[in-house]
Amino acid sequence: MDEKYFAKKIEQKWQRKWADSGAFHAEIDENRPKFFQLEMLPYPSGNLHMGHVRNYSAGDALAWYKRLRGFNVLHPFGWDSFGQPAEDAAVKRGVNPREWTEENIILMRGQLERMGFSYDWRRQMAAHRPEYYKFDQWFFLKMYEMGLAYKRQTQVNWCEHDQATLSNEQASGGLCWRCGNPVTKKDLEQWFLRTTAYTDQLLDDMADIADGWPQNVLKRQSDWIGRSEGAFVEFRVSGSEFRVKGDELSLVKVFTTRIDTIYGANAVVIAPEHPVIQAHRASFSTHLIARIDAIIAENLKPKDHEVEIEKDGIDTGLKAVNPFSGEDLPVWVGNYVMMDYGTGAVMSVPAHDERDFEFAKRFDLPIQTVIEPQINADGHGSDEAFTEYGVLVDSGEWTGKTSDVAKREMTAHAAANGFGEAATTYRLRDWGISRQRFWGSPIPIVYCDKCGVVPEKFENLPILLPENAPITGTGESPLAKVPEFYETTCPNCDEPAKRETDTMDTFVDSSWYYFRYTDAANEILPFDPQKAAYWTPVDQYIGGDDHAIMHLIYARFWTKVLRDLGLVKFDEPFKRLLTQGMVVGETFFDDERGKRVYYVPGNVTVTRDAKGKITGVVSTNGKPLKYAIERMSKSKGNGVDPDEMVDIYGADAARLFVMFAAPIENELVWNEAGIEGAVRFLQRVWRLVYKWQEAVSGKQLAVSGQEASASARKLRQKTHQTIKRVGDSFDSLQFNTPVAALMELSNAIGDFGAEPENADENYIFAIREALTSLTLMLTPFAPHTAEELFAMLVGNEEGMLAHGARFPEYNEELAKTDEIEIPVQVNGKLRSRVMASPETPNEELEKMALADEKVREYTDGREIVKVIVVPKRLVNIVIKN
RNA sequence: GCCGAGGUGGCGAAAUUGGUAGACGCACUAGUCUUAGGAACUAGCGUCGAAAGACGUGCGAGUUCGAGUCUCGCCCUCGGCACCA
Repeated sequence: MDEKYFAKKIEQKWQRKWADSGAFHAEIDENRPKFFQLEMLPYPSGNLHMGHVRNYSAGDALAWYKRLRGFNVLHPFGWDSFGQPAEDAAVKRGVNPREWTEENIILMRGQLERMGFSYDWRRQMAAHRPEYYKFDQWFFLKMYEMGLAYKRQTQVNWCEHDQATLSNEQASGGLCWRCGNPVTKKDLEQWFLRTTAYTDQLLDDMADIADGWPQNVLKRQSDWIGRSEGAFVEFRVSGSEFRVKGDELSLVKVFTTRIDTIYGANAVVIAPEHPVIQAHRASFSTHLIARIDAIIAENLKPKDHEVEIEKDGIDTGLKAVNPFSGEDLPVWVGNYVMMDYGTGAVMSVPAHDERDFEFAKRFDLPIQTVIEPQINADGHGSDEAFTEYGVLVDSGEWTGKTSDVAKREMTAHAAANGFGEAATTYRLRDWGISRQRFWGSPIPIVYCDKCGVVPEKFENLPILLPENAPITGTGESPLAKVPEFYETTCPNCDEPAKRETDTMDTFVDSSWYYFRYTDAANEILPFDPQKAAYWTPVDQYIGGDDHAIMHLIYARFWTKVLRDLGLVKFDEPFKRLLTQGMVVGETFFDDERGKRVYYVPGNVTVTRDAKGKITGVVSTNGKPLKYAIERMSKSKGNGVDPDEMVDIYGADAARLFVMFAAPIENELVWNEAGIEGAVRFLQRVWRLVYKWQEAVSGKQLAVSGQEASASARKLRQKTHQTIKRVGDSFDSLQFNTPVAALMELSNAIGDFGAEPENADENYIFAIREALTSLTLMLTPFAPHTAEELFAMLVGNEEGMLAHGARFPEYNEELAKTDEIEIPVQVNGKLRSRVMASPETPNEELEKMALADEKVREYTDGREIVKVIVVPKRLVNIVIKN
């Protein structure tokens, strides 16, 4: 053994040993409990960044912990390798997307291996390989059979910058999720997956995972699905001059969650795209048509959400009858009513809805109060809408009833009279998966002049991407320019036909990849249901919370489809989810010429005020700079290269530090200095083992707890207390606190100060227990170092898993301290401390406290009102002042 | 605007869930050893104070023997959503 700790030597040695022995290969074993540890798969950009390192370090720590707890652990890795950047590289540098992607995978896998993550690489999947995307197509055909995949003409979210269509999730906020540019609309024939067939399940099954998922992720998903319960109510369009044939066009159906406010409706407001407009267009004035078209055009413009959109609209001149009151209401077009939510029409109740209130104020429409607060308080003036529940007024036969009751009764009334019904609407839309892109899984559909839209035959899968296609980054799919690809024959009639040239959204790949790990080489099925039944569902999933909505909703949807296909027997794919915070870096830049120029942190001088706040940043040449904390990336000049970290400090130190530096769910501001602390700690442990190695290794030691020296007993206490703390931390997914506990233990081992030469057998036993426990508990954070130390302590070279090593066993008896410090307070203020055995009875503690010299300074001559004794905790003496 | 999370030393953070606030680490200060050290070790390190002690977990109130933790009101920061009827 070297006296000094050489990270590189140890790390290379154990990485080779693990690979050679297949240490992390997982096989089905019915006799052992399984644990499926999964981290979100990365896009193979070619560079590992610290965000990845943080994610995989946490996952690897849990994988190791579970192995040491005796679990059969599946810990796989794969690549989300279809997608935009490969095409960007093709456009910019003329590279072949396939070659570029494969090269990146090799590069990144090398980086991951140098970090020493414990993956079963035999199960590696990559979305862009035909053996994987074949089953994207397989699933598509299954969903087509089930009626879950369909095509329709639609206005899609379109990103002009990326020349790509986007799902609602990807266009949320009106900005492209990838490039951040504004999203516009475009008409296209698109393929959809019917996620809305599962809205209720997606919502209701959250109850099953409520314990294991972060609250805020569940909340965001349920907001996104946006179920709202209310009623449809039909308003008949009146006014003879506008009457048209066909009942459906003379009706405007509105959706409302507040049918109890219907007597306060002052208008029916419809979306500018509403079919009623089309039906009546011929009778509209040119001015009216121009205004409506202007509103449509305005709505299509990208929206800046910082600025509130001003209400706009126009009276169509049409009238609609309120079926409850019989009143004739004007029909308005409003820019705030959206065609794709609810029915595209609302009843406007300005007294009780903020938007309607604003609209009515803008256009001088009447405002009629029909709900009053239940508890008499005439506080609601005319300057705002009263949107709470209350008691109805001026509402016909429902006057005097509460909102709750009225809602129920009025809905029933509408249904009974045929002008309405209870209804639920959702915000969630079907998932548009068509992309006019090359680097994705081709949609297995053929268009035949004779047979129409024909699904491919299963035996023809995979529909292979061509080797080459003219990738320009714009316009229609590159596949539409490759006749060898799109010219085919109809699977139905064998006549010449054309293939679909759209490819699938890459979120399709990540919706089911974790199942593929259970049976990665299957050529017939996406996976063998029996193998999946052993390994899935995923026990622990770890990734960034930027995927809280899109990826996680799609994956949950996909799992429900798998269940309905009979491939799995559960509803939810991920039992537990951990969302880790971003790794961010300090960025220093100047903004001259509108272009950001970045500076490396070392080349700047930072001045701080007395409170530590940064007051100014100056570059070495004296130029004042701007300062920001931003997500790490190479282009921003604040990136850290994991390879460089490994080179300088070692993989173990980098991993240990990234786990220790902050709670996993917090944002982590990368600070290079901290990592040296991790190196120091590993060196300290190394020196301890080096010092004691000879004394403790390979010896049979007889222990007799009774006669053991105080220091030996104390060391065992600390060891067992640490075992408890570290185990509990892992079980509650904390990674920073167990590292602190291990540091404390190593400090304690050092502090006892005995030397191997003069230590007795009991002490050596205690030291061996402490060092072995410390080593085993260190494994999840610093596996290479731990393997090496374990080999030294136990005298084997086969690796701790092959050796059958287990997480140290906690012994409550040994963890008990024989004397504890009991703080003594007088009137809640700490005045003294007394030493006592934890078993000391309360009366005894009270006596000791009252007798304490320091305490008596405060109590002498005062009346003692009472004494509170909390066993093992404290004594508080209450005196009269 | 709505929803969510959070405000603890110079910094990252702990705190057995109502019981010694600041564990552990970074940075810093002094010292030991050393030819040297960006090594190791020792000591110190919330604020004020010579000390005794007082004060101290965003601000203000409250409950309690006792509050970082519970309740109410306010301020601030970060994240998400955004005319969803």
